[in-house]
Amino acid sequence: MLVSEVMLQQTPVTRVLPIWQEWMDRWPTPAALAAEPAGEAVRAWGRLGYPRRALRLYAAAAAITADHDGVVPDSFDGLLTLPGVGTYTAAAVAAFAYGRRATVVDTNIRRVQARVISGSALPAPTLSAAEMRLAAALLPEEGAQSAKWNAAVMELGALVCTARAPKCGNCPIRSECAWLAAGQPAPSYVAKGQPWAGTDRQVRGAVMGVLRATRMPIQRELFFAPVPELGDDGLDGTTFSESLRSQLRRLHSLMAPESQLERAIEGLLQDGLAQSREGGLLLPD
DNA sequence: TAGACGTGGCC
DNA sequence: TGGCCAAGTCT
Repeated sequence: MLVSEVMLQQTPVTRVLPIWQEWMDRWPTPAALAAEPAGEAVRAWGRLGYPRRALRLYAAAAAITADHDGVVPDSFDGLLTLPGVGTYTAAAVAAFAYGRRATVVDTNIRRVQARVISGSALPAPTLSAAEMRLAAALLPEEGAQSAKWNAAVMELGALVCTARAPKCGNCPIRSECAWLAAGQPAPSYVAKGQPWAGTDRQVRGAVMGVLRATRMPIQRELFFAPVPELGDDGLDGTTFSESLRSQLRRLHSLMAPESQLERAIEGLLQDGLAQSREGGLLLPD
């Protein structure tokens, strides 16, 4: 449950499923994961996105092994101490893994509340204390019932009360929806999208792609070298796998300025997603 | 508290 | 084609 909830942060379930399955097959327990180098977690994360989550999940596994006898904490507060576990994930694990009464508030629940109760098309850009209070007030008293409630409201938001084209005609509570009653008024604000092409994030992603493709340190020159420099073998005579070559081509195709590449690499080192060794760059131990 | 942080499917 | 969006967390 913990692994799935972290993977599901900002990530659609269809993309999580296969990675989660591989992950659980390989590391059935926190101790099993903690016994390996952190880089293995990052590599197994694949292209799920936000790879720092892999690092934090790894750190959480280490903390659980060292401080909790290898058992995932069952309380909201205990879960909250784990790296990469915020209020949503702590509540979700407490509720769904342990049947505890916990106030789960994710983007789906926020949207359902905004529509049904507040009558607005979308929740505010940032989570407010008022929303948390509302969710807490709506939550059934009994533990198992509250867990079911959390799952139900989240699922309603994910499948019916969706952001883009809500299926109000099929909604089981359409007669109680303030937003529908008000004639589905338009959102009061416009979400600002995240730029991607040309950003540091894109470059970081491409660098990570290179590092995941090999266990050898990648010399810095290779990140900066223009595509034609990539021959059949490396500057030092080492041979490149087809996957590594492919990732290097992907990075080079971005034609990122050297300063941006430097910045991206520096950021990855800073975040612990990469380390320097033998004059090259590779995933962390 | 606003901004950084990946990725790919959908319309 | 391109913006929108997905079960957030951390600083």
